[in-house]
Amino acid sequence: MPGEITRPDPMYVQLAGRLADAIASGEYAPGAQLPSETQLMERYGVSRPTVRQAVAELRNMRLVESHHGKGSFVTQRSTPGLTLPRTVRRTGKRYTPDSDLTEIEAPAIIRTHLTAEDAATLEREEEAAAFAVDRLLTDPATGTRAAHRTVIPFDVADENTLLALNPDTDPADIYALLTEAGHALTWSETVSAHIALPDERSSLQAEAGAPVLVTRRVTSTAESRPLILEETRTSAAHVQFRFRVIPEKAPAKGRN
Amino acid sequence: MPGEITRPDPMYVQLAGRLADAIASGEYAPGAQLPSETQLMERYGVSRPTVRQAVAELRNMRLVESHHGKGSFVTQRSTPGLTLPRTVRRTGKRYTPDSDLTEIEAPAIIRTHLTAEDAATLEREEEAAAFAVDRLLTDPATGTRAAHRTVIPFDVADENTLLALNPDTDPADIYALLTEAGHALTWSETVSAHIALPDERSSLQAEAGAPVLVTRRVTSTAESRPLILEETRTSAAHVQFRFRVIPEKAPAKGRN
DNA sequence: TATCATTTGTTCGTATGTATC
DNA sequence: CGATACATACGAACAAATGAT
Repeated sequence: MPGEITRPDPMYVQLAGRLADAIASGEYAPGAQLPSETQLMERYGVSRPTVRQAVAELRNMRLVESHHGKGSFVTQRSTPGLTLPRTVRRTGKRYTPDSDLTEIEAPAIIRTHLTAEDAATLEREEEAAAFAVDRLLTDPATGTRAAHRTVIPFDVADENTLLALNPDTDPADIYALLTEAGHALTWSETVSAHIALPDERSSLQAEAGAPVLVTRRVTSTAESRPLILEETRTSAAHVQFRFRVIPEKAPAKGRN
Repeated sequence: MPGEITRPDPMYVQLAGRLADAIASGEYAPGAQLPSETQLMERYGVSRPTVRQAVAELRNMRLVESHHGKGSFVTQRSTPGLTLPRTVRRTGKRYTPDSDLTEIEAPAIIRTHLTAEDAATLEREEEAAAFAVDRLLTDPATGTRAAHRTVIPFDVADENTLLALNPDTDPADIYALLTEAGHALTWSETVSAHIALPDERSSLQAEAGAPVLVTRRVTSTAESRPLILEETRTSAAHVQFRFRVIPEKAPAKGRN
């Protein structure tokens, strides 16, 4: 089969590709300065806007950083500085998350209605009433920020007077409350990522176009009834999540 | 304290912010068409390049999609269509991953040396020799792609003749080999995200500027000796990962 | 200290190509 | 075919940060 006929990439994409290759091959080592825009114009015979668009692509891929008045420099990609454990420890009847973040400001309690997505994961009616508790967290050592939201459907709060009175209870204490109420708890978590929105840029101190990592942890009863949802979002440039993978016995049918 | 003096945002950032707010507030509903570039020029009294730069910001945040000859439309954000379980099931002495992806092409076996990052997670010498096995996977139902790499240090392969002869053994079968060799296996996994690089754009069919999700699973012995590393990367636009969180007894000292 | 050359950032104008309807 | 819309590319000017003179 002859190769399909396709439109050639625009010049700024071609230039970005060449420079990306040069960076990947080590021709421009991490920390090295890229040729100036003027030099790139002359070397490749294109205009300044074209060069700038190409370099903008590299910036977006986080391959280079540009500094006003100085130049563009190859970034040294490294493992995220902070690893947030998503594991849970049991001591007696108490379950405590392993992550160790401190609150930056007092938790904000909001009475809301479930979004379509939250309703689906909590297996509730869409628009069902719920508490949402927002926390802004930080890692003292690195200054990294994380936004945490706890979603508590009203029907769950109704079953726990203490929870209804203090929805801003610490998650570890909520686990304790639910356990004391006779629930055997299980946890499931999904991880997704997206580009930072304007509000996340400010709260998470993320740069434009930077990826944001999101985990959604559902606490359920042993009978698979979802109770509460916790959502943690943080800048993927600085943080990664860690899980333990523990094999479960296979009924070979389960589709949880 | 009087407000700090800061430089005003450039016009294209201001315009992007206004449009983002309008989208967030529902003024432009999902699926709705944005005013054309000409209309935005007139309405806000800026030039075409400025309008284009603002809309490019919105595109980068995945708030709008632009279609040649038609216009720019507000995207309807939705949950990733595919949830990849990262859980493992045990049947007898056999451990099988729950994810169900099919190979697109034959696995590629490469003899390489560990990168700094891989060496750190595998607790080996940097540049230590290893097999790397690359697979291109797909979900038949959705056509979503994923790239999988298995990294097997030579010292591990040396202890398992079958593994040395067939590094491209399926991960589930590698687990079986290692178990038969007397190892009690444990798994740990980290999740990170970054913007798609040019090569990922093509292999994962990701768009420019789109986030890529990466999980790195380390299989270790019960004595915490890392044996192999599996890395799975996929476009975060289409996929999320799922884990079970299973509490472990707390020696209150562990720092694994 | 002040000035200047270099470099990136912002904004405009303009022309042409091409997909859609 | 023409009108509209976005995509690509060029040129030009000025602003602002930086570092050296």
